[in-house]
Amino acid sequence: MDLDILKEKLFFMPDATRGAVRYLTTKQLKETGTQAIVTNTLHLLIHPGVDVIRKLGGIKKMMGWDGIVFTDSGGFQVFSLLHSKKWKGKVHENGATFKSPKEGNTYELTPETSIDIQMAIGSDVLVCLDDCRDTNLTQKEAEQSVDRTLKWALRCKSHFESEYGGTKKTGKLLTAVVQGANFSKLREQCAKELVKIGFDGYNFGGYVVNEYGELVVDEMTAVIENIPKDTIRYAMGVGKPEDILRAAKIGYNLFDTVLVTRNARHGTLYTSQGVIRIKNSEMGLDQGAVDPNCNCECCRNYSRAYLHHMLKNNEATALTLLTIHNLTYYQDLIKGLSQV
RNA sequence: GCAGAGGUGGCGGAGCGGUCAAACGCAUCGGACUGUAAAUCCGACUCCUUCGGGAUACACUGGUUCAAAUCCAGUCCUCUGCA
Repeated sequence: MDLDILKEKLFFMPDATRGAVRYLTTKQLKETGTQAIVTNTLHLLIHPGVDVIRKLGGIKKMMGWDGIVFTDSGGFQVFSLLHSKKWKGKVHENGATFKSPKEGNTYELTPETSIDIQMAIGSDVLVCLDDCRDTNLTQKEAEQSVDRTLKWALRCKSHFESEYGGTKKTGKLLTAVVQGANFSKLREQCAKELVKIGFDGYNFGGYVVNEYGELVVDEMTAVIENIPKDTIRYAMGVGKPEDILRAAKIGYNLFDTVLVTRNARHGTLYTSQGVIRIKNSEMGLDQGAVDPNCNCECCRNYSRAYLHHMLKNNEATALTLLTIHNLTYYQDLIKGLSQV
């Protein structure tokens, strides 16, 4: 597989956190035009676990997926689960130690184990473990986060090379996450330091929207100006269609967000005529397609009224069809951008 | 016909003298969601309001009380037993 296209073209990657894009079969996923997906190191570590994944031949074999697989390092999950106090655990110099609330098992995620897990999953593009934190950090906290992220990135790269032979031997790519919260200067410094270490891609991490829901364009610009053009430029968690357009305009080429699939499940749909909410009463008798300009399985065959009825009555088929639509919309959006 | 139980907001169902415009669930109507613990979460849900409040409300009619969805009497319904 030629992974170098990830450095050139635009891609939208749906999140298949636990090795499945919710409610889609791999065939349906493919039919949306999806070429790459993002799976999650931390979630797969807990279920089904590294040993099982290894025995089953990796996530691609499990899914029957022949496209590209990214593995997110687990840095964001450590943040969102530990820092929101939903899980017990701690982030320390060596990584994160935490307990899953269901089984109570203790796990340790270090730069090295994160790489090991991502290798076991059978990822094509690995992400270095990063110290992800909240947006509203003090300068000092942001500096600590950058400092730790840089140290961990270096450890990830060393481990990837010494243990597995790096890109040369594995054919896999390694990317690093740029932190620095909402301090553009820190973002810039972090990007520069990571470039010195040298990666196949640089991912804009942390929170990508501010408290008003606006894309943090200044910080994103500070980063993109300091990383090479011929690398992966991944805007993690971006975003709404308009945010993807904005991020693409300033130079990012890879995107992922849960909004596509989650909003589909919650009834918020993206269309060429703007956002619609399929559960709203006005959809009850609307016999038109979700998006008349869309050619997905959902829009070709079913009316808004029918989908409205199914979603309101908890018919899971609606979740599948609406996910197909939203994801197709995003892939078409990316296709349109690529042709500009 | 006799004996028991009961009638509460769109529905189910709490409350059994004051803090009740009435818990909770469902339905309904909005909204949110940005490296997914999310088929989730939040809000509204009698009418009017200058958002401080105000006016009607717990089958119906009357009564007791400073005060009634809550107590009493009658009326009308419903359900369960027995004839």
